[in-house]
Amino acid sequence: MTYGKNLATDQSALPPSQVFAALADDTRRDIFEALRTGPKTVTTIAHGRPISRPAVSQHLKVLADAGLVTATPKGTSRLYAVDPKGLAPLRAYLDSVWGDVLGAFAAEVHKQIDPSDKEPKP
Amino acid sequence: MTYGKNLATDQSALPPSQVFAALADDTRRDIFEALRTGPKTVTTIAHGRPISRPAVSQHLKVLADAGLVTATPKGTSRLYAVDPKGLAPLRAYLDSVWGDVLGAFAAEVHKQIDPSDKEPKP
DNA sequence: ACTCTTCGTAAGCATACACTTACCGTAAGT
DNA sequence: ACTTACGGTAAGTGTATGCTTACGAAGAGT
Repeated sequence: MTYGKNLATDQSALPPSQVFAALADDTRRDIFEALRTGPKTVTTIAHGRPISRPAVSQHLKVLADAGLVTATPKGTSRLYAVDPKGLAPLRAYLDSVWGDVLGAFAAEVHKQIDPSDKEPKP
Repeated sequence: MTYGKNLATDQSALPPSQVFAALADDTRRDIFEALRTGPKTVTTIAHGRPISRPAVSQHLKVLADAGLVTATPKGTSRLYAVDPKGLAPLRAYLDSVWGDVLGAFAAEVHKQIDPSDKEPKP
């Protein structure tokens, strides 16, 4: 059972600076992970957490700006949920780096075995 | 058709806070990506970049502390290279989140079709 | 209309962070 | 030994950021 791939809208190429910055903060990633199991409201998230409700709102705004989270108004409440489409570019980016790194690593190993190879311009 | 078997986090363990923080900064991610094609020295990286050499050193230290980069002394120089092992936990983490999110998304869709389902405690 | 709940935003503040210049250790060449 | 090149670290500074309290806007129930 493979997830992703076509479900993920891989219009990647995005430089995910905002995504990384959004997930860099511990509290914010904690909030983000709290949404993994399903949508939640702001007050629900703030409940049981050592920060105030406005702080949660601000964190959710950052996550939303990064495309990691969506908000759907539900009466006077707003349901926040993780947006799979926001996670996809990050996965694509990591896969891209992964490929290059493995290639570079293999090239380095090969160079140690066969030093006749030249440096690709240092 | 049950989606989320172990919907509650498969103890993939690693909290990659340092990794995200390391890749959050634009300059630092630029440096990190410069190492994708192969190992480079500090001065090489600093060359052609708008920041000073010590700044590059500090960025490389952050990347190294995050486990994303390794340094191998080469004479009076030090060759920095991307560490594939540092990237792996990040991929694992994203895959874990990905699974939960898709499960939650599917559960949400299912709940809209069959509202007899209960909320998992908001 | 009034009230309550929910949430976003403004203002302010303390800390963290990215960058600079200056300095010191270390390996190689002469 | 002396010099040169490379690079890590200390000290200092301006800006970003995560948090708080206070206030305002908007839907739902009485």
